[in-house]
Amino acid sequence: MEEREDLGAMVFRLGRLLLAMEQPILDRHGVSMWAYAVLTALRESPMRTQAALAAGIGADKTRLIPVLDELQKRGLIEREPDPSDRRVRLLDLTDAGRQVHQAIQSEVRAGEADLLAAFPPADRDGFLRALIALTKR
Amino acid sequence: MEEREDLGAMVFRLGRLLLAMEQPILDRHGVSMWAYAVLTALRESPMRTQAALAAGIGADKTRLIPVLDELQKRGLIEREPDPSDRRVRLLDLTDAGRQVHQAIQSEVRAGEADLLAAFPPADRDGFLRALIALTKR
DNA sequence: TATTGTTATACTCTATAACTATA
DNA sequence: TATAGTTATAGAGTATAACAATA
Repeated sequence: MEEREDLGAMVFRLGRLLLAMEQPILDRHGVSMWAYAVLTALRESPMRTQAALAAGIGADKTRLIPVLDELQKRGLIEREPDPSDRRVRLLDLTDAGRQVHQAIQSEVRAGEADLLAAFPPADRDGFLRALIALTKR
Repeated sequence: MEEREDLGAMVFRLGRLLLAMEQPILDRHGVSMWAYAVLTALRESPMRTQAALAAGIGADKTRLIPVLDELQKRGLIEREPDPSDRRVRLLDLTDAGRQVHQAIQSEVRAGEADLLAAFPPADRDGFLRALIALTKR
């Protein structure tokens, strides 16, 4: 345990590994990683502004716009001006969007399960508990 | 445990957290993240080619060159043509390089310890064991 | 001809600043 | 004047391709 790499180096490599696992799934569904992040955030709950959505997923609001354009064009999200303040855009998933998110996520979870399958349950649980706690907003 | 985020999302956020923790340390020593990765790799063992070093740390060989230029200029690495094959550059740390790496790493490890301090030892060990296993090359 | 390192170039991603429309 | 969203622009980071030196 004392000869381990820095946490940062390991987390960075694990990120790349996970991305390589997820990319083919996303490609199959024609959805970028940011688009998937948007679908995931909106599945939790609708959003009242694009800025809040951007902040929630750690993206710049300007780079979300082409993503939202595409998702809207494909009918995966609703995005309409709030009648009570027409500057803001109310965002929500459509049924089709919910369906696409569900399809992607179940494949992603299966891939994750494969990666974690080899570990003793205690290590796996500790890993997930620590990861969840470290990334609590 | 069932309502958790995707692994990728959590690992991505943890990566940003760790980067934010490390950046001030690196800045204080005037070393970029890639430069620190180079120092770390060379501390394990000297390298016979720049291409091997690049592959080892998951970087493109072309983007390593300015990093190596800078490290050499600062006297932190040795980089000389192999007399037996003058195409290749033999790479190694200088004493000064070893010293800088050691200083940075000890600060980074202290920061990591802070982040992990709150967890029960069992979770912390499981976390590290799983992380090490997942990133074994 | 193949390989190592280097340089030049182009491409992607991201952030900054300027603009519009509403309030 | 202030805010949400959009567009235009520039900057950083990265990869691709061409080049020089050596084998």
